[in-house]
Amino acid sequence: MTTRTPGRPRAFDRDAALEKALVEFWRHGYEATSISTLTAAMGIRPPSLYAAFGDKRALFGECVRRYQERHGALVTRALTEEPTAERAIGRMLRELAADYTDPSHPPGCLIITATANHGPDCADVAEELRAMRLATKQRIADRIAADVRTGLLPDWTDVPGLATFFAAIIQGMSRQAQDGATRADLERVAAMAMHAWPHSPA
Amino acid sequence: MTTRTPGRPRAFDRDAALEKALVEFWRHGYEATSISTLTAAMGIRPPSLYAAFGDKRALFGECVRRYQERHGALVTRALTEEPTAERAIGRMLRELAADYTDPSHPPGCLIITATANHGPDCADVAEELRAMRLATKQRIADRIAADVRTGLLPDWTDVPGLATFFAAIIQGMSRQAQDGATRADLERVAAMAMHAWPHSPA
DNA sequence: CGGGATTTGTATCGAACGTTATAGAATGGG
DNA sequence: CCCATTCTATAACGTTCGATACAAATCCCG
Repeated sequence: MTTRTPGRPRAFDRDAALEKALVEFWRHGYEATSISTLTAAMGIRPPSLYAAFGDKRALFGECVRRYQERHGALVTRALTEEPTAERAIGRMLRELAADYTDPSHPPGCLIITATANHGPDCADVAEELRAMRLATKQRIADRIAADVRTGLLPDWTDVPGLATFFAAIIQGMSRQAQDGATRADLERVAAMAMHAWPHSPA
Repeated sequence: MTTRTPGRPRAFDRDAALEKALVEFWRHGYEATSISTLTAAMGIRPPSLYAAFGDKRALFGECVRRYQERHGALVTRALTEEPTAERAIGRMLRELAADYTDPSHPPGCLIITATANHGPDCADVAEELRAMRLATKQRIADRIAADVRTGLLPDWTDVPGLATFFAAIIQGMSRQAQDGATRADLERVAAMAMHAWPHSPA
């Protein structure tokens, strides 16, 4: 698999270049990031980009996958590792507050932001990210529903309503981070959001 | 002022064309809306657009002002007409839930969305909208602070924290509307958000 | 019914977009 | 050491971007 094929070897680090591209898409979104912006950030010329990644769309796809592995995974961990939905979502929000304001990368969430504006040519990219957002909301709903099923939450719990609420909180936190909110700001948002939890321990 | 000047009269309704432009910017954002998209929607040719509105940037400015008058005003009304900050913000969120999902225009909020993605050339437009968002957050803070001053809210109330929380709620509701949430969905988000209110009537 | 003023449609401007043809440079295999 | 193979750099492709030059058309005023 890692056997060397004949021919001139690649002169740049593919993984490092991908990370640079991710940062550009993260900061400026899909459509507003041009090939020349990408090549400048990645330190390569267009033919190298197209040879290594296919085209802009495919490169963005790899960036999204990388983002999901590196940053989206915290959602999965929080939702699966905590004993209750309340603790899971509380942890998720606290960790997102830290990640959205981590100065080592752009603020906010790539999945939420990158196709917020798009022309008619990028409808498919926008739809892909939208499907990912809906999937995350569904995973939140599933985690809450699990607690309803085990009796931890009352069976009159508004499961889809809570899922929509926390999805909105997450997206609002992302936007606030991009508008300059600090980690402490977002942690307070997260704490206040948890007051909406049904039968919260007063 | 409305005296007719000599010369060929304009063959299109400037106000109607402006409304069409607003809808385009609202749906696709500032940078993703091209001049050809605008002229097609407005039913005019580029020279007419430039003669009547200046350039794309100035046209967008007029659309933003129109949006503020037509849709942003509900925030001002809610924050000034209600006797308490809690009722003011509750009403604001309910009315935004209706406006963000009103089928007679694009979903969500223009000010929040239109420059979510932007290249380096549109930094000034993005900054203008960001300043408007920060101003709205500050108006929310001011309304809450007024209730603290009159003793309606305890003086340990986290005024900027609450303002950031509700700003995030509004932005999350806008995003949810664009992802397909219904008015009833957003009204539930609004109701849940009000549970974060300090000393909420249980 | 002429003449200055303004709008209109057509056609186009230079610049930037995503993408690629082409030719030279650098590798491993024979 | 030569060749097939792969990558790199330059330069350019056709298209679309925001914005206009131009001339025909339409108005008010005299």
